[in-house]
Amino acid sequence: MKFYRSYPAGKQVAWRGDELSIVASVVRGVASLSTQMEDGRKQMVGLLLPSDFYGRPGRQRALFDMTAATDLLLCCFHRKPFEAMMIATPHVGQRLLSMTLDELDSARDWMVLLGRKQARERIASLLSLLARRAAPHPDGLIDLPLTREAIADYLGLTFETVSRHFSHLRRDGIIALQTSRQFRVLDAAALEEATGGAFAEEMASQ
Amino acid sequence: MKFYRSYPAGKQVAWRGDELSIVASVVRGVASLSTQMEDGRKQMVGLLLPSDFYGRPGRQRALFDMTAATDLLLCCFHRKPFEAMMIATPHVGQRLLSMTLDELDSARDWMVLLGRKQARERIASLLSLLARRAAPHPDGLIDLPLTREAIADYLGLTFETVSRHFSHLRRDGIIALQTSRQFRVLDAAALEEATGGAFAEEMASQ
DNA sequence: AGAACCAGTTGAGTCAAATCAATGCCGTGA
DNA sequence: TCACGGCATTGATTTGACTCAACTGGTTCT
Repeated sequence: MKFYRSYPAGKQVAWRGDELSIVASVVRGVASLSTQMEDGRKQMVGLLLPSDFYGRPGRQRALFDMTAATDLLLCCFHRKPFEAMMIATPHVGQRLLSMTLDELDSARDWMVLLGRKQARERIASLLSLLARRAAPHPDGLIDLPLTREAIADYLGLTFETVSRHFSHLRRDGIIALQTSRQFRVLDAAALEEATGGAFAEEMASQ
Repeated sequence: MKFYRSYPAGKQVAWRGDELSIVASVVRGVASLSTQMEDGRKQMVGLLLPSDFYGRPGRQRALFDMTAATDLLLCCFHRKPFEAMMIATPHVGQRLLSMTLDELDSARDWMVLLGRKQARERIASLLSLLARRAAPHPDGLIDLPLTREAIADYLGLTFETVSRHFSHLRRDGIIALQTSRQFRVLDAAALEEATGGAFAEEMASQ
């Protein structure tokens, strides 16, 4: 019933319009959900980190593309038996509802970022999010699981703007870049300040 | 168990951080979910039209402000008995999961609008959405349940930009404005064209 | 070693939307 | 009736992000 699938970085996992025959949860690595407009403009609408769930019980088709941002390991279930299990075990359905509500709140937080925040605030928000969610190395080094272009697609910017603001935050002494894909937070308070305000989501736990 | 509450246009229904003692569905009118940053920047994250549901079974606190955009009638339930009913009647929980998944897809569609669409495309997308969802008068007149400022907060723009693009769309012969709060679609194909691309959500039904 | 390629950085110029400002148009209440 | 406040429109100017372009450093392939 349960099985594993792995994908190399960059590999597309599912296409918009695909039949959704499986549901899955991320074991290792990072995946993105995104969509592309006819003229090529691209927007990422979700980032799936380890423990995040992917799937739409009760839905026929995927509405977004799913891509492995890094090497990716998924724990998969066939949709039909999973749905059967949801009906047999109400607790599973409740857990899924709770996770979906969390995702909805995250999506709404992201709407604030996309609708109202400046480029610098968007970058700082993403770094702050990763600093909280990603497993940091013991030395405080944090992996950036996305290219500049993928970050731009997530933040609704261009990759040049992303690159520029990384440089600004570095010059301001707020972060240090080990390589272009690893950073360290030098001044957590200043980073928080630079986000332009916490996510509403963070209130949920309080 | 079930009871009704009404609010005049402009009245705030719930505050961010409030205890969520009820869940509700919209009977008549329009409500908005929004959030405000410390410095006053505001972003609407959801529009609740008749039949839409508001609430977070299993959650203590509201994460967003809810405001009556027009005169509003809600059908309310106390949260605790509602949650009990959800457990007793699995079908209710499944229905709620399905609605939440739909909301999540809408939120993601909106992320594309906020992250990648031009002002004109955003306006056209909203008008197209309202034309589809709002009950039109027999003569094709459609109510705009929001002020220019509320529209701006929904679309991540300023009210001046919203006003300008309304004028442009009118001059282009795509819409007609009866009053500033009622419009008619003169050229549906051109309006669709001006949206810059359909919502992914629309694929769900196909 | 060299060519080709990809991701990233940085600079110069442009443009769409924000900001600042003036004005018009009701509906309401003194 | 007139003053006031809220909503909306339109114009002038500024600005933050985009576009276009050059260049760097690292990796892979030949």
